Amino acid sequence: MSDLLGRLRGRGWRMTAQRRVVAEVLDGEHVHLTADEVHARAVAKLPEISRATVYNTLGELVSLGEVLEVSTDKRAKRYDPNAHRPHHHLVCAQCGAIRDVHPTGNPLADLPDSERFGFTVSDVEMTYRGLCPNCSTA
Amino acid sequence: MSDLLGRLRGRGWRMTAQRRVVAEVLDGEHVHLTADEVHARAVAKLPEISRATVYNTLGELVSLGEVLEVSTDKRAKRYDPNAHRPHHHLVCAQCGAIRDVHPTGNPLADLPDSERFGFTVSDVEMTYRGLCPNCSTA
DNA sequence: GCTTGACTTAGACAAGGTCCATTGTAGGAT
DNA sequence: ATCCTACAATGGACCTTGTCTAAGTCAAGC
Ligand SMILES: [Mn+2]
Ligand SMILES: [Mn+2]
Ligand SMILES: [Zn+2]
Ligand SMILES: [Zn+2]
Repeated sequence: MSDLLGRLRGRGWRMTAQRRVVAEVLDGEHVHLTADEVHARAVAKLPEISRATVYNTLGELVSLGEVLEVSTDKRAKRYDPNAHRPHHHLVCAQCGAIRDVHPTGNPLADLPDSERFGFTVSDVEMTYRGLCPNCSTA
Repeated sequence: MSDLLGRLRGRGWRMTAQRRVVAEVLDGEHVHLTADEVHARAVAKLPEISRATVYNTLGELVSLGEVLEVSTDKRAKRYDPNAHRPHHHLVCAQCGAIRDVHPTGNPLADLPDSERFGFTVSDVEMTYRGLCPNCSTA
């Protein structure tokens, strides 16, 4: 994701220390942090960054399509930098661990016309649930 | 759902005006109300019912397996009385309308071992998104 | 009709998230 | 290099959703 900053600059995004830090925190695979987790990690790198700025920056990254909002639990939204490859999620029902997954098949084709109620269906979001290796041995 | 009350009484549930009203509000097909929507409709039938009682009653109905919690958006949880037939949801991205749907196929089988990361996968939840007839003509 | 433990209530509290007036600054203009 | 200003950051008030508690109420069994 190191060209994320370049891409953003190219779109006229004003570069600030705060935005750089938020983008850094979101770098990586299988990253699904809550806003407050992002804030905590950002504070470690830039102590004076505010909660409002983290929320603002996350919202902008989502609008720009660089980060996805994910709601695997009913608590806080999670922010996912893996926006370029469509994927679904596998969640541990006990500890909340989240992995990106890529099922085979075309779930859109599995929704018959009679089950579409006249909707124009454009997308489907799947959340697999189970126990992670750690939690299932316990 | 008229035998819901009977079933609950059979399980030793003390019957009160408040619980009866909440159960009545939740009767029907494609019903997915938030707690505060349930409260508003309950107040119309029983003006003195409190918010806390609605939350308590919904929580009990969920524990008893008579109502499901659904999180199709990132806002409030929704309560779904269609707990006896497994199903998924189709949501209008614009107005939020929700329909129950029954896709064909077995999505669990579509998750290869290599995409399970050692998890014991037991369940999958699908949310289809699109535009309802009303919103797509606009 | 009593009694009593379960139920209900109002309101305080908490977490997640938004909004706003003020202050600060990135980056183009000179 | 300095100035300007539109855009960004800040802290704190505020909102929404949901939980908790102490005190009052009542369904249901005797
Ligand atoms: Mn992801
Ligand atoms: Mn449903
Ligand atoms: Zn786990
Ligand atoms: Zn609609």
